[in-house]
Amino acid sequence: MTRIDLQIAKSGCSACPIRHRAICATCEPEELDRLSGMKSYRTWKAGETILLEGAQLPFVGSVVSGCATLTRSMEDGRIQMVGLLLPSDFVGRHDRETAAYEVVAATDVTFCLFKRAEFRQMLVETPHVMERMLQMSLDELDAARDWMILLGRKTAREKVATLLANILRRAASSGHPLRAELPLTRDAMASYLGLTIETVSRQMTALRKEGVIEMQGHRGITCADLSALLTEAGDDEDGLPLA
Amino acid sequence: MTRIDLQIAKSGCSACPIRHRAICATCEPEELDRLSGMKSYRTWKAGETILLEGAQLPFVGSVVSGCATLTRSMEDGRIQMVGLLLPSDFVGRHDRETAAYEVVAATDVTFCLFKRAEFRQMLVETPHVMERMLQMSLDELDAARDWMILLGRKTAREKVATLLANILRRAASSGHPLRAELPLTRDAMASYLGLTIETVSRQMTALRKEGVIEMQGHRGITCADLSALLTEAGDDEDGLPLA
DNA sequence: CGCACCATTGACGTGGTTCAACCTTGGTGG
DNA sequence: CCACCAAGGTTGAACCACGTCAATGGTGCG
Repeated sequence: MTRIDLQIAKSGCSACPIRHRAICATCEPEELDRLSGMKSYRTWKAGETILLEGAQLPFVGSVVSGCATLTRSMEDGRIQMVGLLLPSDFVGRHDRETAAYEVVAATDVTFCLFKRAEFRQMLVETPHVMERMLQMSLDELDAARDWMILLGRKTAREKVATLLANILRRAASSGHPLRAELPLTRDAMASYLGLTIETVSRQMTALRKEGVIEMQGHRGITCADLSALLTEAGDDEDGLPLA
Repeated sequence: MTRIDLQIAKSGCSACPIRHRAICATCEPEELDRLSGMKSYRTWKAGETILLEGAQLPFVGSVVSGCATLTRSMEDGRIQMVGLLLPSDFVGRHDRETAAYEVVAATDVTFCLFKRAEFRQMLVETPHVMERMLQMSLDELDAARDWMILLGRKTAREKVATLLANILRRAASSGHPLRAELPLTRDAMASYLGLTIETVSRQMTALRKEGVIEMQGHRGITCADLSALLTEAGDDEDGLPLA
């Protein structure tokens, strides 16, 4: 966060798209007012680095729209994504001075930011917000652990299918067949899955040629039969109750 | 937790070995009294299953001594460890009815348990404890994310070296050369690392034959030169300032 | 002593990486 | 308007790290 030019756009929170899912989800009106007074928005363009590993961390906040990635890297250049930030997800630790991960905008992305010290104070004074923060952290921990199964035990095909299924479930504005725009480049997908670009690409063409998915350009995917995709993903919970 | 026979050993918390690292680390005396009144101890033998995935979760608590593992498994039997519980680590979600992971005793292990509902109440009423809980959750999230790099990007040799180095750092009662007793079977190590037993075994013998470590039986390991081991681990932060 | 259980070792197959070439697509300027 | 270029994506061939399968070795307990 080298250049700090915050847009001070103090519209109320009530129209906020993440109002009911983010850190503020369970806030009482007066708590919301306080958060509202602290907040500021800032947008980054796709590809821009938001935070470097180890950088000073003056802000924490939530993704309002778009998508960003958390990554860690080894000295020899190997990179692993360790978090995928979608709208309502929270970034930053109130009790840490520096960022533990590199944060990069995957698409154009807008954050709702709070000064770290102010947010920390708020947290201590309003148990409501602290509880919500705890709940979200525990959910993220569960998500990280699910991800560990993928990284440790799944095959390349299962990994790719799992990612596509997750994106379809989260991003698809429903409808049959399910359709979504991938918020990630092949590079970012590989980083997410612990694979190389080439393997991701091969698995996607394989899934396409076998009719499990269809593609519109490099980013658009359609899936007529989600349970087929889930079977490929290895999470065989496709036992959708057939009404 | 099929059979519930709690030892009601209400010794005070002041002599507790995890008093200053566990959930109770930052408690004021009266908070500690309350926790003390709620707690009970229970011990499991190495190999016993403590909780099945999806089972009812009447208790939450901390590891007092010994070691337990958190694992998730796929329907076809593939298993991935997602958490390693050492003394002072916390298990269970106050806000969930069922266990998300299987918990197994790796060694004989003793827990300090609280009834989930009671603990939840305590959490809401004492921000101190909630804050500590949040801090511990965030630490675990960071640990899970470090683990993801290992699973996604490290080679078998690096994985094994990393695990051994971690155990040596945590368990070794210091002294040169560093020595520790592995709390995990080869099976559990493989599960932790996303490898097979055979690969773990081969890498350990390789490290031994190359003189990076020595072994006393299957469980005892000694390392004369930790920085050599860290080099093998790929976390090249061995730049120990040479005083 | 002998049986289980865990760990080691070996031979072999394969899924995923590596390296390299080629293709697509969208943007830019002549 | 189209030629060109850069960036991202795909495809192919060869290699190798790790998994698989199977046999052997060690160790502690009844």
